[in-house]
Amino acid sequence: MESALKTSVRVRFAPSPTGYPHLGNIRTALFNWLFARHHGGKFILRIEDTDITRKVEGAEGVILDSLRWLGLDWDEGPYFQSQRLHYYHEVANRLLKEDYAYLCYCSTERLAVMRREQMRRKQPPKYDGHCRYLTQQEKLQLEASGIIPVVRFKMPLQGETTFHDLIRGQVTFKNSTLDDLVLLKSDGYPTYHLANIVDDHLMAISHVLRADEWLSSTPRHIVLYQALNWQPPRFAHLPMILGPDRAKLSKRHGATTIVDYKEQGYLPQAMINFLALLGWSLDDRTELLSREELIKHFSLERVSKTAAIFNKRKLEWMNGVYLRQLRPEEFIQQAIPFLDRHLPASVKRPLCSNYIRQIMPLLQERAKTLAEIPQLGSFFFLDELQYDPSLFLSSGLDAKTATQAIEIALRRLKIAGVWDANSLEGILRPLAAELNLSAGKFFGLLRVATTGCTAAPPLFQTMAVLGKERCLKRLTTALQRILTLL
RNA sequence: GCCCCCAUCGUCUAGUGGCCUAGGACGCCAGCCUUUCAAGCUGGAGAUCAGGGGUUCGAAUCCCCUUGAGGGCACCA
Repeated sequence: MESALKTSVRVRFAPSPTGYPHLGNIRTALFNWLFARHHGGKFILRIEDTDITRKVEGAEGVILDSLRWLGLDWDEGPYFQSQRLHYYHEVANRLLKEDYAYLCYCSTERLAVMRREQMRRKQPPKYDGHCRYLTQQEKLQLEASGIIPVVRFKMPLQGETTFHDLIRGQVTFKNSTLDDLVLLKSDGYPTYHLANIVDDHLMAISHVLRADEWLSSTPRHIVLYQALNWQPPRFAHLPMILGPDRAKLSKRHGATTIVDYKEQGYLPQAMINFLALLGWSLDDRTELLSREELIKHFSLERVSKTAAIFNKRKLEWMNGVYLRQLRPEEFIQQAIPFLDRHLPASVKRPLCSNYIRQIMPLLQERAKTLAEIPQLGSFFFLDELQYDPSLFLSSGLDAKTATQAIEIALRRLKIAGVWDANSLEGILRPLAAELNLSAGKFFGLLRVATTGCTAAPPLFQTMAVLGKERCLKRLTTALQRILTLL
């Protein structure tokens, strides 16, 4: 079984360029990719651009970029359905000839009225088969009228269609609930249903792994395969990913496209790991898995059936884990573009790479995303710090004591020789005792003075990186500001 | 309205008849570490396994009903 799969697995990711890919789309791509890689099969990329009215400019480029960013490499394609119209026409003609399909001349207006009427009567909206039963004479008349018809499939009126879903098990639909779906639109493009099965067949797709929303169109596809006497692929319907309000993901939920996550500073490996765990699990404890481990262990049997609500907090945590795991040099390389883009314009570019190299280790274990690094470390770069002088008193010191403490610190630091973390600690820690201040309070004071923040990386290291000149200048400014509190 | 699917802590999940007085992770709370923050470590709160019926010596696990949620029902994918 396993070896048979190994030679024959061919799966595809088939997005339509009607928008940018969101988490759900990418999760589908990921599962297909993992399945292919696990079985040593092929992962094929196919762009389903058969709706020219909904096509979004640039969407396909974004789709490809997203896959590349995540490292989901494909073995064939991208194929474009818009360039394969002749295949669909050929199949539609064959179905027409073999009486599995018919031409339908109904106007969109008539269909809309029909549907509205059905809804009003609380009946399921369904094509009424008007053109299925045209007389020979009516056909000739309509043909002569110049109306461009669509091709509709003759859905069996009785019986039922059953298929085995690899995740859901046996699923059965009554054929009477299926309607005569359109195969070929009047603009000459196929509908999803036609193009999809034609390509899956022609491309020898072995397994269709797609989102749950397609489950109810699967019987239609099965019936089409039967009409064409083609062997259908195996199906596996993946659970959906929902927003926090349990609804389908949309713009309301904030970042939904994968590009947004890239821009917010999530790492592809974190994204992959997180997405893999949305609907799949290895066991009862493993959370962190590398790409290789995912490939090794991925299996459809461990895909869950329940829709998942995507939990951004957990993604943030996981991204932090991956950020901390980066080698320092790599962290720096990843951080630089974000610093460049998000540090205030007043900070001179190009940024000094030597300075950055010293700063980044202090930020690496504090950042959850790359995008928050500029924010976290902006005080390293700014000439003039903006902060509320009352921060000096936040630890409960009075203005007079604070003033004295900074004055003395300034005096001692001016005459400091070596300016590294150890030496600074050697000067400042005894000074706290000398001033009869707790280390926490005294260092807190200096922290505000040198960084403008009450929370920052360790004081001595921070001051060492800032350098003597900058620190003395900031302490002097701090002294001036604290005087306003007296 | 009709059809399909699903149902374990707030969220992601483990669990496939006895190992479950239900395990892990995120988040939350507390403690430790500590110059703040973060990280790390330790501990805690948090699920009468949606509800109700069965089946069985025994059910989160099997069956039925109810409820709830999601998806589909286009010349969109």
